[in-house]
Amino acid sequence: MFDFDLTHTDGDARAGTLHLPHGKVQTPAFMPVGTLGAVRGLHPAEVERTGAQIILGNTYHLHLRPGEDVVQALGGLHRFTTWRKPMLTDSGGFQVFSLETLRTITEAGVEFTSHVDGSRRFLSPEKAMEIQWALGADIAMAFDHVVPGGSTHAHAEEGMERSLRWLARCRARHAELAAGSEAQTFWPIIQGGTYADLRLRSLEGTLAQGPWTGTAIGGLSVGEPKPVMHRVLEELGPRLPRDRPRYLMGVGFPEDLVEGIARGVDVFDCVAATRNGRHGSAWTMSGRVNIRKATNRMAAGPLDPDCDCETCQRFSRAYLRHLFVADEILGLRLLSLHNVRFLVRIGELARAAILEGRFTPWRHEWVGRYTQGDDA
RNA sequence: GGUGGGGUGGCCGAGUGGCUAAUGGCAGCAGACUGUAAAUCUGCCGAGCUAACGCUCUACGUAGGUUCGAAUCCUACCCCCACCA
Repeated sequence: MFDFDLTHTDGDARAGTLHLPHGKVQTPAFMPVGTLGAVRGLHPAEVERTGAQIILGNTYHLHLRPGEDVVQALGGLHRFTTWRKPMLTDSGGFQVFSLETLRTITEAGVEFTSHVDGSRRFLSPEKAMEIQWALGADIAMAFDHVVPGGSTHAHAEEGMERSLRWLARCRARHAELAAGSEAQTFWPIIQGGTYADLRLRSLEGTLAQGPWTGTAIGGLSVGEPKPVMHRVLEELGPRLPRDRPRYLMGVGFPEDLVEGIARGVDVFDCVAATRNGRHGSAWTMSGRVNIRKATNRMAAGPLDPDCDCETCQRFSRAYLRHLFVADEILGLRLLSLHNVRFLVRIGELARAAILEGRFTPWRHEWVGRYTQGDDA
């Protein structure tokens, strides 16, 4: 049920098929983020038509609203949202980082002051697993302690060690909940900030608690320079279980996917596609486009002539600009849709190249074109 | 015709003697965004010169006046709105 078939490799790049209760995921793959049970702004059918094979939801946010009891009563996240394909839920570990000013950490867990109503919400490793079990995604994530990219060795070590201790508790609780069921698997997250020694210790400590059906790399793209992220991936890559999918959490931008795939990553997720889309920024093969710019006022052509998404197939840049300037919701949706497709397609293109043994030339050509121009 | 209110930068709208090139908002211009506290946030936004500090000019309906100093006070005129005839 939770198999991963690594079918092709090309250098460090990999292509495979991940089998999950709600279907399979062909990798490399980008997962659109649907924090609150919806890929923001998009209809599930639209998300499906982008080629997305799996999306994610968030434990902390769905716990606050509508509450896992509601989701469970309504048949679980899949039935509740009507998304039929695989899903993954993040544990709330990222909120330990992003809501830093609204939480306090103890060994027992994290007390959040709800950003919605100020109420106190306690998330422990056990609680995070219980919520995720109730939500019922195909994959649940470990509740971890994410530290900022610029953290000191000591601080990164603290977060990494705590994540390891919490991992054991998560695993134990998930085993109790699942009790032999094949409904949901559970993935650990490697931490350790930007420090090689910590990353390796995190990896060792994680693998020692295995076996696992997948491995995630967390705590990247949280403020550290890109070369540092690449270095960490290179340090971990050869040591990660070869026959298990590797999920680089929270990454990334188009170039990050290509660089990540080149370093052996199989699965990605990132909010930038939808957030940047809502903010008027679109990725294209000729660089970033700020759709609001006056240069698009009369532009009859598509956002990206190279793109096969529904937005680019149908609408002009001028119309998209008009929608943004006029505050029409459709504009936000159409750019989100395009950006999601752009990232999903990178996975598809990379996969095709890997299958044919031409990943490296494809990568160089892609990077060359993408970084060539802005706002072309 | 009478009475009252009002005319401020592309628009709306504060400001009732100096701290005012003039609060805000909108529009405009540019930037940011990576396991979503985000349809959000930041900067610029009269003209000219300057890398910048800054300098010069023009500006609060029009024309005069008072004052060391006026968008703010006075006079006349023009225009707009409301009510009454």
